[in-house]
Amino acid sequence: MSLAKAFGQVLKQKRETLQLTQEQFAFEVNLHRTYISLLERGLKSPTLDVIFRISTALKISPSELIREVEQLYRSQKLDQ
Amino acid sequence: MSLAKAFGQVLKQKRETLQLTQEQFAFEVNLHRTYISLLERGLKSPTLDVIFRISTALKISPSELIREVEQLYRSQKLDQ
DNA sequence: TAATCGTGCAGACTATAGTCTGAAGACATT
DNA sequence: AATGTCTTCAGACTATAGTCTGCACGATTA
Repeated sequence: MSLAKAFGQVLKQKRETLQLTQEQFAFEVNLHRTYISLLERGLKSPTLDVIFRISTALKISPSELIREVEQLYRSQKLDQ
Repeated sequence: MSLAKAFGQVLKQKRETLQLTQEQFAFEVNLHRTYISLLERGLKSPTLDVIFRISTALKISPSELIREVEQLYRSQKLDQ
């Protein structure tokens, strides 16, 4: 599992918990609808400011978001 | 102060603590020397995987690195 | 004086982040 | 079967991340 995929999984899970569609979420973070889809599928790697904007919309701190990505990435690296 | 500048400040401070030149550090993270310079001056915004590689070389976790950026960014936003 | 070291900086370049449109699939509901 | 909602996907595009060369500059140090 790549870093981008781990990020995408965390993003998708948290967005769904907030009951937002990709389109609603994209609007909140001021990013394009299809780009959120690309992120969630691990096809793109976000930049620093995108990470910060996304964490705001997810109502967690950027470091907390990264922390979850980090954990998932490490755990998934083990089993493959 | 932009997010990139906050990131740059943290990076520079931590690199210097480790007594590494930009060139040595660039070699470790497999990035170009001049790009490290751009990052430290806040002229570029790193992507997710670059953040992870840099944090490894700084011997801290990615979330800890982001946490420090986050704190500096917030504190600097107040005074201007 | 000059020679080395670390960094800044400019410019041209390649790779990839992020936008935008539109179509099509999956799935509910009517 | 048709309509609406959410998502994936393709392609073409613009903006910016990241490379590379080479030179300028200040601070050592010989």
